[in-house]
Amino acid sequence: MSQKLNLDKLDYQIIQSMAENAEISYADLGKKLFVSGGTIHVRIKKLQESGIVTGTRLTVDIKALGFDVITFVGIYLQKSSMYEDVAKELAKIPQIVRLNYTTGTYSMFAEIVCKNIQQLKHVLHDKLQNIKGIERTETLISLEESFNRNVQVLEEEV
Amino acid sequence: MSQKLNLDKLDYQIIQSMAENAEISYADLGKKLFVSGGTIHVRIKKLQESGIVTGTRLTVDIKALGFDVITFVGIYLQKSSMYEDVAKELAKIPQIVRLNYTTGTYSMFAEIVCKNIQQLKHVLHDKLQNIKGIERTETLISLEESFNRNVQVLEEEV
DNA sequence: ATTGAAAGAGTCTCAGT
DNA sequence: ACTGAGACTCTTTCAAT
Repeated sequence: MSQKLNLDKLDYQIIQSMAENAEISYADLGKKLFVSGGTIHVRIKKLQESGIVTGTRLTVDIKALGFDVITFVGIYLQKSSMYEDVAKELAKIPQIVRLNYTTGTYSMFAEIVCKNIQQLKHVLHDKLQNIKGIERTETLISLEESFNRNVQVLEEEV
Repeated sequence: MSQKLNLDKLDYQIIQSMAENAEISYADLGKKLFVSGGTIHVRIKKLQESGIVTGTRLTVDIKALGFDVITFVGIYLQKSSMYEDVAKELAKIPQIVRLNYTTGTYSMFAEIVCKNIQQLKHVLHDKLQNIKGIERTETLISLEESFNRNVQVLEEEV
């Protein structure tokens, strides 16, 4: 895994480009970055072997699939030490797509994706509220997603 | 774009599989799902043309790139009507990777990715607090990400 | 480390079913 | 609509620099 690599500008450019759109061929990306396709290949292989690049995914428009309700839920725990157990229970609920253990207002913070408000209500009332250790929750429903993008990895030119 | 398609089980299986890992070949995915590689190809093309599949991305381990601080920030606005203007300003800050307009406790909700606490402090104090329309913010720092996964798209068998 | 070319593997198209 | 095979493109390897 992590081999303590020093990445150069080209590595960062490749990551930035392919993290946004991996459909470009090595030859074309090479043209864009003024190196050969072979070099792109070597760099990507290095990035994969070092664990920086972890895979490739199709991106999906979940609204087009009928998932219209994106929600953020702050969770108050009775005791923070119950975190592991609660996380294990929450992992069983497929509508919860992301869970973080946090400092600040809430103990835990979840993102929930549902088809409609009825389904959300079901997840919040019938599932979340029945988990031992959860004191209460606060729900934020997303009315609009302004943007959702990658970190800008290319700033430093090492 | 959205052509009002009726997707069948195979479509959902393809989405579920490739949204998690797109490195499998059409031939191999076909084997797994008991159809030919050609059929996988036709289905994926249909999903792309209909706008359900929006692209392909390399996934990156941002911690391995030195981004150690993942933060969620709830934003209180002076007036909700200032949403558009504030969003435009927030979009200029590269460390903000996601922004949603929400109902509930906060007016807006952002995810911020930084290299370290100093950088986070800079974003929160020098950037966020100077934006007209933002009343105050509440910060949740992620200590641990329990999971981060896709919606389970394959339930209904149409 | 990068290159360019050859070998291997995958995608894409299409005629047949 | 699915299949299998041929055409085409991309990835991968490697000898040379």
